[in-house]
Amino acid sequence: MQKNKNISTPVIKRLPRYYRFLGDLRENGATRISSRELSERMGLTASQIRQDLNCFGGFGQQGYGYSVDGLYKEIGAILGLDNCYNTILIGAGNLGKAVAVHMSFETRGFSLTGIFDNDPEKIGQSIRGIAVSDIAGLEAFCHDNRTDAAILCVPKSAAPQIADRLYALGIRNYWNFSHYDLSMRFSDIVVENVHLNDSLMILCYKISAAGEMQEQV
Amino acid sequence: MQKNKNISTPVIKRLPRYYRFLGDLRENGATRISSRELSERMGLTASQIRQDLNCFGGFGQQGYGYSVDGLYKEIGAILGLDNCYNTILIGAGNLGKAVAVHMSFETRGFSLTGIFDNDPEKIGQSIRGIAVSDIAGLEAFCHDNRTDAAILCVPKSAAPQIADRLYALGIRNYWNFSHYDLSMRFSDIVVENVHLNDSLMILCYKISAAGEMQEQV
DNA sequence: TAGATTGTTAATCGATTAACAATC
DNA sequence: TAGATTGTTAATCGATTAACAATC
Repeated sequence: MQKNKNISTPVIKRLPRYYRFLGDLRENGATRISSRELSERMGLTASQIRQDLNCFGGFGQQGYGYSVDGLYKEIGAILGLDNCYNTILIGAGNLGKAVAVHMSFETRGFSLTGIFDNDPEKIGQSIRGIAVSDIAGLEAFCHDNRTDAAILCVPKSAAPQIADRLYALGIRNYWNFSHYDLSMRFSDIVVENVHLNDSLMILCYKISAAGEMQEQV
Repeated sequence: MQKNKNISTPVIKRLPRYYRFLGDLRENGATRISSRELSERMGLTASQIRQDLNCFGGFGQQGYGYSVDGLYKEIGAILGLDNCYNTILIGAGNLGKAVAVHMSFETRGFSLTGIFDNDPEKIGQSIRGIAVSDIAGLEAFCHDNRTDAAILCVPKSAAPQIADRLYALGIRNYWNFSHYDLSMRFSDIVVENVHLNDSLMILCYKISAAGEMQEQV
């Protein structure tokens, strides 16, 4: 189903949003939708939606539009949500705990298989039914359990050394919450960053900029 | 300092990363840096860095480069980090708690002034020295305390009604963690989204796509 | 069949990169 | 002064939008 053109990042970033809107439509019992109607709901152009979808295949039907359920499933398949990548979480602080408890890994192509920390207070605690392990046991765990990806919820200072250990274990896929640029350290890895500090600063910029606009009016 | 051209979003999104790298350089005692050297560290082109910075002003000096400290402060000012936007957090679940405890609001232009939830278990709890208030008291609180922004850490189902209440109170700036598109509901608001589900799905896509690439080799 | 809507090509717009004169 | 590096203009590249023939 996935053609092997290189899909551009703007397109990829829009896929989860399509998936969300189609999921909502589906829940509300909609069976068909045209690119024009979807574009109005999502605040995009119909043209862009059709262009995006046609990167992966012709899912629509002339004169009819798209099947909501069909398209929902197609996009799920494109995203690879039917996978089950074994994933460990490093860092069981507030953020790590929230991510572990909050996320629905199973419906997003992942399975949380281990949680690690170096704080004796946290080791042994149970989060989402998983006991927090001593980070010292990381290597042993990964040798015994296939591990496809790691979630980094450690402080910036700890990130480089932890990343080195994970990389040495052959882990190449990262969901990175630490304020550290993994991609600058390793070139052959897959990283998705969630930089909350950066996001908050962008909000600050937007608010400030919007304020200046108003002053001018 | 801020010229009033409309700055494009790609540029804005790079600003926090510049800020982070310059902060690191500063801590390591660097005093000057050229666009070329910074470009190598950050994995960008020198041209792009100079273009980006020149949206806001000529901060460099021919033949010399940029003052690390000077540029760091300029970018901080551009981002508006010297502001102190009063901000309330809605939703004191795992994610809300993590955000409240984890973020350094003060150095990012914000001040956390209130936390609200509707769960009796959570009301009264103290997070970051702030007592969680009953969401029923939201209106009273906002009338007594100037509130510039809100952080939404509520489930998708609760998002629309909470957003309506906040909007009615005149709040126009949102840091939105809920899986709901505020910008489709209100047109005159400032929103910065952190959609963790979307981010995880993008990681899933990237891993799957990288896997397919390898198969072809 | 006529109307609707897709898939796809062409046109436009915007962002990135390259080049170089200005100047520290 | 000579060398280095900026600020800025021009060229290229990529993404979005518009248009329309194909077709359900």
